[in-house]
Amino acid sequence: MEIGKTYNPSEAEAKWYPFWIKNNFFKSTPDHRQPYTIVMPPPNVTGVLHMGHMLNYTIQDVLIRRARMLGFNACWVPGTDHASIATETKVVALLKEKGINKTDLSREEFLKHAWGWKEKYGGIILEQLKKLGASCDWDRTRFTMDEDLSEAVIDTFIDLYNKGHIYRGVRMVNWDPQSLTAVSDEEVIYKEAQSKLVYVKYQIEGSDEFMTVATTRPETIMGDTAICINPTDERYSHLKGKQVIVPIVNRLVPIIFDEYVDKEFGTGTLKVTPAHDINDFNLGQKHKLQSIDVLTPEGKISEAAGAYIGLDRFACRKQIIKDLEELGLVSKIEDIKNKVGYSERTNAVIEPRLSMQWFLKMEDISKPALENVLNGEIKLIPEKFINTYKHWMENVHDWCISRQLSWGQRIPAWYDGQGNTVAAKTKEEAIVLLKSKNSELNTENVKQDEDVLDTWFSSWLWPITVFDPAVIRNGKANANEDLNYYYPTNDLVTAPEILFFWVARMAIAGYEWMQEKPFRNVYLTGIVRDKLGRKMSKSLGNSPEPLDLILKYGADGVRVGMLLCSPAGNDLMFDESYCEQGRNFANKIWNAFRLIKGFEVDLLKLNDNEIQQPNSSKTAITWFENKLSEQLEIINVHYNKHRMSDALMATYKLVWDDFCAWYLEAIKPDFVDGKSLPIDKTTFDATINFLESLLKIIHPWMPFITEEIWHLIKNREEKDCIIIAEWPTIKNNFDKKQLAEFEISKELITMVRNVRAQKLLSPKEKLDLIEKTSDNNSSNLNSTIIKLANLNSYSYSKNKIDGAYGFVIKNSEFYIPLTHNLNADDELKRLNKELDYYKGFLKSVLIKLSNEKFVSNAKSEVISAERKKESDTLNKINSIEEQINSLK
RNA sequence: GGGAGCUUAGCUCAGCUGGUUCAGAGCAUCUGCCUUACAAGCAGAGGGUCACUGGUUCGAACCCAGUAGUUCCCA
Repeated sequence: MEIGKTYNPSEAEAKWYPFWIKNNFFKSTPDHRQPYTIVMPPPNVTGVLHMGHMLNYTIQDVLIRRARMLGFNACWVPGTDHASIATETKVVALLKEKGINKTDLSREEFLKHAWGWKEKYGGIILEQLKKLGASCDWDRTRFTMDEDLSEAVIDTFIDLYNKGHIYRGVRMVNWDPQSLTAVSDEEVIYKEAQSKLVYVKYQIEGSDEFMTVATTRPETIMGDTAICINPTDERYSHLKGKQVIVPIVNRLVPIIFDEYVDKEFGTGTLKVTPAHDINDFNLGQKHKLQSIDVLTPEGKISEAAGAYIGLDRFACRKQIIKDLEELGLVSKIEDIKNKVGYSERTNAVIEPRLSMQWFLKMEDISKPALENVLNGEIKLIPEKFINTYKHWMENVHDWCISRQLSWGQRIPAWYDGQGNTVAAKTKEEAIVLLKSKNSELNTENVKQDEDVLDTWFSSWLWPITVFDPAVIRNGKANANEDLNYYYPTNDLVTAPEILFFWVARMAIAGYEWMQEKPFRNVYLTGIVRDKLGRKMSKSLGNSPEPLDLILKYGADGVRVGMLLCSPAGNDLMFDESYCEQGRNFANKIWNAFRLIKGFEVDLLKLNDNEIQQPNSSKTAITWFENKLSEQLEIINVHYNKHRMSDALMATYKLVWDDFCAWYLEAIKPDFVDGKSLPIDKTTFDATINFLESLLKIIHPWMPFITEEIWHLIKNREEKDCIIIAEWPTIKNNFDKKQLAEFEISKELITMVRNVRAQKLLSPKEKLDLIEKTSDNNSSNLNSTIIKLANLNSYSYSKNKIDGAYGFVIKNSEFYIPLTHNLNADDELKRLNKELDYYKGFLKSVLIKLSNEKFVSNAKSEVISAERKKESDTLNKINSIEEQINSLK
């Protein structure tokens, strides 16, 4: 069989993914095994795969694949969320293109369009995930607006309402004038903006005196209902009890005094517009001020303003400055930098606005979610996020859960038109409930709330309802088999950006309805940035197209590339060269396989005892057995501590350095007369075993190439696939002493190669190596050294060898006789340099040892280590001095 | 304005309880190799005032304080 010189990823990817699906390897149903569960953070249904997803889902796939190999019943649940604002914005835009206005449609008609959009375009991202190799149980795919999941959302609202956790009230909300909905605090992005601070003069009533107020929002002047001054500000103390005239509208408003005002900012006076600023709103509440809403939901000036009616808020700002200037009421205009809030979804400038909204009281309900993170029941990885989490949870605000949209679960609150409200699933149930509150109920007046619930109010149930949507109403005691088996889930992998949006709220929901955490570990990944440290985004155009990367480097290469540079919780500076490294690694594995596959195993000769297993191979096999156990132990520890990139790097080095560079070179048959000699069967079988073990260890990172090679090694049964192969086990009590001895041999071999490089000798030229020793302590490592250092002989001598290249490793002296290229002056120089180094080192050791406080305070192991350093270094210095003398 | 984190080789990062031969990887760099699995490779080498200043300690990259730069979160 001809095997290509380079690995072809796309072929393997096209072959194995459908094969895995066909064999149901991703499927999970409850059984006797222990479960290992991950619920996928549901991507936005409008989303397309970006680098952040790639990172996230690769990590999840690595975890789930390894768990599967460890014998767990691994279940990875995929799905999408309905992303109310994002989706609605998309659908509205699409309708607009067709000349349809959302306002002309009934709720039902609009939803029909939205569902149509979802069926057609939604969930592209899940298809893209398959290209990455994601081994989710696709049969379990969920959508937050699936009928049963939606019903669960309604159940939770009713439950919380009846428990008294939900209330409705007028509050200052972040209003998005573009999507015409309130958004939560977390969905507002504050950006630095260049603004104008306008100094406006307000006349004091009954005098010619003016006071100057600085504002960045002159368009809200019509909504002013007071001017506020710090009571300690002496400049204005004479104004107590006075009123001022609001320009443009000529309304009289009082001057009030409150510590809140910053004396240093602007002129130390503040115009109070309770309807349009959260702080002013609080002031207004405190001082019982009137509140005049001068803006419409669309961000235009309202009738209530009494001027500029219908003008856009930004146009009005320009116009009013001009008008005030003409009236001579502007004393100056300053350029300042301030923070302006933008909607995360529409990028419109957020307008603080008073409106009637539904809120969830967070204080009580969030307590267990805080406690159980602090006490370690839920682990955040890395731990530094516990601080952030704690801070947020201790200062948690009530959650505004209503959204003025159609796409989402409609709030199950019903009104009787006479001030009574109930929460119920259907109108019929609502009527029954309302009747008990209002005996004269006119059923015609019973109306349901028009708003829908925040999307996070769906996804906070995700780890529960993907398994059992009915549990909220049935109660935990009646949970179905799936939920009992899979809940709580094991690992949640997500971005720190949604630690509060989502992670904290899932924890809250978990304790509220399951009295149990929703996940054991939360692994927080970083943000994918470009080389310059900028967040990757479509708008900046600095993000590579993930699927193009997969085409270019292979899914395995990209997976490795992503994880090579991804420490937990830290942002990663992504660069395509990491994918290149991943691709190169795939190729390395491929070629190791090619070499092994190309070995000729001559069974006949083995039976005739003509091919003995060389000593060097025997030694190498023992060594690699030990090495594999040693490294596997390390890799397992890395996994258990969620150190993904360390686990990957350890795997990388085990394969590339230990297996390819040392083991394979050690067992590779000699090449004679342009032909490779056959390999003995014992060595060959051991090598195949090693290869299989390594492939298993590589598999979670690189599922495709490992499955491909697994099947190229030999013909296998249909179900004999690496994806469900058993994770290798560690050999008990592997020989650490042999590993250490081999390390010394490696050092020796490197030294010989180094001599070759220094003296410009061909690697083909065989050398002789003589160890100075009094006893002939030949070990079975010698044959390996002879082979890998390309020696004629490895011999022993009681005396030093004159005129040979000499060096010291540990406490042994070695000589390589060189017929030419040996210059005594050069050698002296080299040896003297080494001598200086060791003398300096000895000095530092001696200083330590002569320090009485060190000797009396340090632990005995530390002192004996220093003593050993001393004697070892003395020996070394002796050897080097001897060599120097022999050269003189 | 308040809070949290980060700063170790050119780049990206390890460094876990303060203590093994004067701080480790990977990539990149340099030198020599078209050696027969792999030039997407092989062999070898160089590269560091652990941000700065002070303190604690016999001993500090690690603990403490301050300074600077930087990132994030909250207002």
